[in-house]
Amino acid sequence: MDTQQNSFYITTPIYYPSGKFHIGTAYTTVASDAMARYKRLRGFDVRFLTGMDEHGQKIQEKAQEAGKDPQTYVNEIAEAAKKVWELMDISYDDFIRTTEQRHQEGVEKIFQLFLDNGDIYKGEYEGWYCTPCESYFTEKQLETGSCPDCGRAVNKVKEESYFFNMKKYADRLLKYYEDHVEFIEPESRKNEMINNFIKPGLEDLSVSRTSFDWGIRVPGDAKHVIYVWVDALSNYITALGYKSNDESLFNKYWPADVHVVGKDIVRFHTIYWPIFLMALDLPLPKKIFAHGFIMMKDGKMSKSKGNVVTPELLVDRYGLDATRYFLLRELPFGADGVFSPEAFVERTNFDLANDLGNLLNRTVSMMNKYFDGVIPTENNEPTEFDATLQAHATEVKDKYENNMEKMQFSIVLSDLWSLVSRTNKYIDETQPWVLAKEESDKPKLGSVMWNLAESLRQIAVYLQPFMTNAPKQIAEQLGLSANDLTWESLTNSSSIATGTKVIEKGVPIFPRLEVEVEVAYIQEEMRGPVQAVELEVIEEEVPEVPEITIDEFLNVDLRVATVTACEAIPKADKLLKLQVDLGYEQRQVVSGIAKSYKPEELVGQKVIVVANLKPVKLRGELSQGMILAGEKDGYLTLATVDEKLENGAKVK
RNA sequence: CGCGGGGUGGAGCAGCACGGUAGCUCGUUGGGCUCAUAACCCAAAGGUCGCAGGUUCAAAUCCUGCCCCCGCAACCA
Repeated sequence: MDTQQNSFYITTPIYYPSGKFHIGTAYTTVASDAMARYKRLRGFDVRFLTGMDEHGQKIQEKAQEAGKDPQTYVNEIAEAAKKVWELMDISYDDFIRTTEQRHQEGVEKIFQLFLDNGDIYKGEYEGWYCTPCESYFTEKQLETGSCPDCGRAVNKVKEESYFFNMKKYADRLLKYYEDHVEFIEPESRKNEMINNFIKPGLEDLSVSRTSFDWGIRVPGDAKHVIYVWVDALSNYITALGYKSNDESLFNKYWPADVHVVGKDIVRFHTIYWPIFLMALDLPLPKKIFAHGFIMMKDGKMSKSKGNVVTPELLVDRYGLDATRYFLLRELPFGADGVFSPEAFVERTNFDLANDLGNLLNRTVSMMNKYFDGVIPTENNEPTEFDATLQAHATEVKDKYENNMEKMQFSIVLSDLWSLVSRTNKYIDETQPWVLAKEESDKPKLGSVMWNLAESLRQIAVYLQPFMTNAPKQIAEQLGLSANDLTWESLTNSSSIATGTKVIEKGVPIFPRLEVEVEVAYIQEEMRGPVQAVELEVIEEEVPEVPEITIDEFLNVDLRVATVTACEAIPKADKLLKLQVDLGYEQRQVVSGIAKSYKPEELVGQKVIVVANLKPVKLRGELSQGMILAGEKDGYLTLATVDEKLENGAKVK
């Protein structure tokens, strides 16, 4: 288990094919990719893992809906995912799928080990079941011994399940947190975990299910399927061949240097996963890095809001580099960030086209104009500005390395761009076009040109983790090769070979965008049907509402009623409690329309009530019916009726 | 009192763990330059740092209370 000194193992979460393949998923993966590329550049032996979590009830159901067997279904999705990663130039070394044999075998062995060590016991999931509500409740949730939802009697039910004894490891886990301050980042996440989950006492985790069978079976008990977390989290070690015939990868790369995760799954990676590893007597990963989410201006991304951005949308039109740059530059890694079409287009224009692209373009042009395209050698007469520029470059290198270790990509890029700006400024300071007029200034001009070329070359080196095309293009236009972009070359002054000749006519590597046109374009695409051609398997959501007979419809007793009183329910921001007059009786109805209506707006309204709906308790309030309303863009509008209809009138 | 994040010039953010010049990008205004993708460079205007108290010689930064926004959870019968 001795980790080779210069190895670096980084993972993304394995993605669940549930249809949420938007830019957020790409974000996690691109960020991990940047880190992996950086470490490779620094000479590390990098292992970069991503993959798919392909088991579970939802998949089984989705496959069924699609009329496919689950394996075929996930195969298609896995292929689609790989295509997207190809599109985004993700340099993963391995792609693990939980339906692969290597994973299944590993998980079985892991589960068996848990059993052997007594960490997993077969128990009974004991709870209370409310048949009408079809819900389970724990002892604690039962306030008065009856269903917290509808207030009716509940039945005690027992269901067989395997449990993992979490409590046993809680203290050790806390101790580990204390001894490894950098285990969870950002740190606020750690406190969240401790306060919310560990301090109140860890519950034993149910790790098997009998209600579906698309999963890995519990060894020796085929009735049970291993439930999500043991299955999914184990991918990080099964992919390395843990407990297989060949553990060489495992020995080389474990423990992981960092698991990159979204903030939604921090809990599983910082509590359950470490505990599983402790139970296996394995070292823990060095870091769990939780990044934030990409939000839209109007909140979370969702189809109904028409603000879904897919990676394809941006890559197809603006190129991969611009897309990757935006994601890593605009959003502080670790906190939530906002995506807006304006920000995307402007960043691309200002940073990429104006600052960087133009810098290359003007440099190449001058090189051709003044030196027939041949980059002068370093040994020339320095100008008074050279030292400042070079000092700045050195400074950037230190900052870059520091912030890269902390995975603060947005800071790294902003520092790097200070070098781009500094270089543009250098041109103004030295005024090459003035130097070009005097033959005696030729040595100075030579120095300026060399510095420009060198500065751009360094920028290309620094860009490599973030962009996959631009560094090559810069090198190419300068007449350099990929070999000239090593990290070591940053401190090697003879980095540009004598006689290197730049391209004759430089082509802008980042075209300038028409702001209004492109903003409109992106907005339009966001609104449109989710593209994700490759992933349409996932996106396919046919609203299949089966036909019903007239008799079935007539089972619903719809009645006209007047709202006589209405008030908000405390601590429930979607619910309103209203009293309605059905003519033949008064009723209380709780309705989830608080986001669309104020209580006072409703009083006096004639509405349609489903009168024979089973009464239910919502947030402690009895609801004896349901108000009809239509939805658009998340806002509800009541179905109202004409004054002529009296309360209690039947609607059909 | 469910959990968490945040309120800083017109916009978006940094600064706050180690109090003392409020920094960056964009926008605005003026200027410079012409090598370049109407790009680049310089300068100026513009901030009671959410509100109210407190600690201190000194607070955006520390303490207390309050207001507002945003996620999660709860919740749409």
